[in-house]
Amino acid sequence: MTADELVDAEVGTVRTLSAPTPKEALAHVEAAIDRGDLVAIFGRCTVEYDGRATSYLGPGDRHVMLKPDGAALVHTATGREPVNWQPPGCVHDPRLRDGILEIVSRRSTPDEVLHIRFERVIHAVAFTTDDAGELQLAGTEGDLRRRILEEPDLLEPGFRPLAVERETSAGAIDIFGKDTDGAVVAVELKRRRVGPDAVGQLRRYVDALQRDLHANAEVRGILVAPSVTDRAEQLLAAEGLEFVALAPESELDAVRD
Amino acid sequence: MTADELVDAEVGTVRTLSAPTPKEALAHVEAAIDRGDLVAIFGRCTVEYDGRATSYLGPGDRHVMLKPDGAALVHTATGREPVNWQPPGCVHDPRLRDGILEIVSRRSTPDEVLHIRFERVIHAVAFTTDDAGELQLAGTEGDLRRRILEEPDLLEPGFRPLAVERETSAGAIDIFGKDTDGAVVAVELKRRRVGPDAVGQLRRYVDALQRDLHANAEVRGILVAPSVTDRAEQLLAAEGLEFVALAPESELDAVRD
DNA sequence: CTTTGCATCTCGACT
DNA sequence: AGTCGAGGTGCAAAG
Repeated sequence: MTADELVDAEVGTVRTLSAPTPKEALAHVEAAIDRGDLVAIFGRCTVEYDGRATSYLGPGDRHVMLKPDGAALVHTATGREPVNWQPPGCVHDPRLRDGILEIVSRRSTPDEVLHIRFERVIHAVAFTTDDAGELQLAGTEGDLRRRILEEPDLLEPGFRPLAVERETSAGAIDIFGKDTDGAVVAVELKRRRVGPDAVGQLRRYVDALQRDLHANAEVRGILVAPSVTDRAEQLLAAEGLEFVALAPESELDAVRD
Repeated sequence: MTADELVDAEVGTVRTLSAPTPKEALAHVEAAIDRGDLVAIFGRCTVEYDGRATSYLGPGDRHVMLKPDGAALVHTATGREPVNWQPPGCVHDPRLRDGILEIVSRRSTPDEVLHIRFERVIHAVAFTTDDAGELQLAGTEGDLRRRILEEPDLLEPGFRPLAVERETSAGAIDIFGKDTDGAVVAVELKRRRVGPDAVGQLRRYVDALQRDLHANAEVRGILVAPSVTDRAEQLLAAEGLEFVALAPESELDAVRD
């Protein structure tokens, strides 16, 4: 085993522990959780989950992450997704059970519990983080909406947006407006290529508008996205709905592609 | 700095490196990637992403994971989700740039690139994993389907399932069958409480069946889930669709709740 | 709390 | 490679 090793600096601090006994690993993890550290454990474990569903994962080498906000992640060597996890808000309870380290992570609403049992802990890291960085993200549906509101003619000449997130009995319409003829228009925005689900969504809103306004007048539904699948296009046609090709990105970005 | 430390055992192997120079960190990460290890880097970094969207993340202490399948994860101390990531299939390219360690993770279709620039590497771990465990999961939509196929009366007395995943022009129906009157029934299954989206989905299938069969005869649509939201219930009523309360879990499990 | 819909969703299955 | 829908989806905003 290697003695607990502290690497300190002006910002982040790391405490590591290699090939510990279960007891040493427990002490390390307990101290890290108390400190509010991000914990990483490398070792061989089994995982049991019970909550919204139920799962069991047999023995294997995995990377377990315990976050100070209560999130728990069990990662194998493949995939973007953890093989098992617990969302933020859980309480991590490390303990010795049958002589091995066990992490029990629990939450309520819904009742869910995760059991991680380590046959062997190979390495453990406690990371005291200092992170003020905020993610700046561009290319979202919000950006697409902004684009249309700034230049409504992009949708169609003479379009007048009247409301965003306008409520109907079936949910909120992304952009609600009127065309040059004064006809009501429901606009559904998607940041990327759309399939049948988006058509169904738009249809729900258009139908709801018809009902809510008990309008004899026409209600138009326009789906705005960079592109559309064949099936979605046929559904649009069958429903009498329209499509406008437009992406969240600026025209400059679009040209660059 | 601490010399590269090897912890070997019958199964997993870990190589660690503490407070390295950028050059040492680069060598460590390069060797780990070549070996096919799972790599974990603890340090202070900025992250730039460009692809389906665009993002920038300012300096902060983070946990970066590079997987041998090409996945990359950047985790802060909070949340189940990585603040930045790259899906499996990418090529990780660690390098020295302006005297610091930079990881460039790239893929095509779609073109996406992630730049992780380390102001400081505090600790790095290379993990050679041995993992034969397969996740066994219960409580899925498939389990709910199985339940109904084994005991169709759970849906309604006399229901006869005729096909699963039956194709229509709007997509596949989970269970296609007929009731005691011989009327066509489209069943949409959800493993959890359903909202308006599921109603829209079922409606698309029912409409498609009407068109595809050019049936004058009635086509019934039944949504099966543990429960429904108010809005979804109203939409069901407005569309003339039906709901049956049923969960994937066994009745024993249901009682336990 | 729950509801609703977005997401760089991811993932698997199928064409 | 593209399409489609499930997911223990997670997540934020709003009621």
